[in-house]
Amino acid sequence: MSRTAPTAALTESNSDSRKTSQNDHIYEEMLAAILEQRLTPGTKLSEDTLGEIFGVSRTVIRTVLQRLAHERIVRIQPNRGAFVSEPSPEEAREVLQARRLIEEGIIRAAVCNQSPADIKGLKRAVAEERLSLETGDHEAWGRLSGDFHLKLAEIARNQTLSAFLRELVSRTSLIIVQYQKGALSPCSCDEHAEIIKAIAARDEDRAIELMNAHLRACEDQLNLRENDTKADLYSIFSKPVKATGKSRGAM
Amino acid sequence: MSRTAPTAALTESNSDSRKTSQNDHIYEEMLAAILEQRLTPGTKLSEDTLGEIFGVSRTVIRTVLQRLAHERIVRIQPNRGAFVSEPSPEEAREVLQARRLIEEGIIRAAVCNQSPADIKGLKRAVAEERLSLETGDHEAWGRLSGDFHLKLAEIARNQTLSAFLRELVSRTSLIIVQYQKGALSPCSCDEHAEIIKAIAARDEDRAIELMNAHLRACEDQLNLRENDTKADLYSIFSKPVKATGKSRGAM
DNA sequence: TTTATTATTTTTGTATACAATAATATCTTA
DNA sequence: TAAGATATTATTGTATACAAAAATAATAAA
Repeated sequence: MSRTAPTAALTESNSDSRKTSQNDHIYEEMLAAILEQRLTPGTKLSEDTLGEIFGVSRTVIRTVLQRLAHERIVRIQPNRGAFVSEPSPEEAREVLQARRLIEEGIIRAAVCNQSPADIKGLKRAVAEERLSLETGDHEAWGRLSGDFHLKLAEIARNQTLSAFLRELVSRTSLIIVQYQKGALSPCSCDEHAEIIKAIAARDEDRAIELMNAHLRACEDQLNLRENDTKADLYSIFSKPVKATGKSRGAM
Repeated sequence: MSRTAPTAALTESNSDSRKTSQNDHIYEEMLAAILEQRLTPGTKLSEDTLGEIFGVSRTVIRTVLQRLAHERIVRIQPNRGAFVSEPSPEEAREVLQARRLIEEGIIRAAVCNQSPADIKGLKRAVAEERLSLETGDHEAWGRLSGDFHLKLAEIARNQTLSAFLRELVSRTSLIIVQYQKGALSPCSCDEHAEIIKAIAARDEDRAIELMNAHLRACEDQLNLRENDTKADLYSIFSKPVKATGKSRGAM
């Protein structure tokens, strides 16, 4: 297949055919698929198949997979291929701990740098979020819920921190897919709204506290016991352990 | 060139020829070259040339360059190629701000998680650092100075944060190459030693304060005025600006 | 039937070929 | 000579070919 005549992608309209952003386009497409849970943890990402789907050779698919792997959304096993990441409970705790730290820093900066337009933007984001929840657009909600945090990061005017948070938010999505206990609690919008209020009021301490509570609430909704399949089988069929045995691991 | 008969690399002994880590090996080699200032900011990284040097095809060089690009050590310009990054003053401030935030979090965790062995390890790291300074091994010092921070991160037992800091430390090296004003101040060892003491004493607040001072001192040794060549030419040949004019940019 | 071994197929890793773009050199014209 | 236009060369982007490894299927032995 020549560079000038790309076959049409099977899944995608591909409105603007700038070839510079061909990588980017496939990357966005795959990331969206993962974040919207159309691709679930553990799914094999065959290079050939993806190449056919997007109408490109394995070369460019490989580039995209490596990028996703660097962001820990995808795990590449040597000579075995790429798979949608299955974050361990340990990793889940790490990601949420990192988010608490980084989002605290972001709030500090955002409280200083905020403009009225910024606050308006945040409120708009929460309104969208609330709408998606009312209309029952579940996939959109997952995305928009993260977008609020990314918008907040933009206000902090530190692209380096924004990039880190972007990765963490994506990984959080995967974590939620894997470990969410019950249904999603829709109170998230209200918590976001409260955080905006505190920032607008320049109440740094309160904003930080609200954010921390928000993220801890998220973690509390997860079932992060060490339930590796293997370990489970062993524990199930071996002599019973003490009721208090299962260590929750130090955070 | 077949997979079974890799031509010997021109620069490298390549003692263990596990092919799994061929990428990794080239990556490490290039990273070291950049951090030890054998490759300076702006240097063009030609795929062909690197391929010849390491005795591999452009395919694997490309993979390595993309990895370095993701870590912001290398910048890839579409259709132009890869170059060693030239971080802007803005980016330099961002990186150091991010480091202050993340290393504060790391210290908090390290103060909790520390074992006597950890403290011993840190002290050993500083001793090595001091030795390299005394023997005048400048390149080693640059590396070891960063290693202290990475060892500290390990004690925090959060690989996600460690990975972020690893990237930031690498980028800091590039920043120092570009913007260091005078000679390097060798007091860094002493500052590291003080930080260890505070951590061992479980004095979280003092450890954090020392780390912040340490990182701010680093930033203060940089000349981060907006001296883009272009902007400079304009300002040099246009009517003189007020003496106080040059904004230092808000942190 | 089950297990172990071998053969086949599939899939990844790497090199290479070719196309497209950028960089450089050559030629033309004022 | 200088400036612009054109041709040439070099370099990156992508597809493809082939080798190595892994996964799967088929066969043989217990």
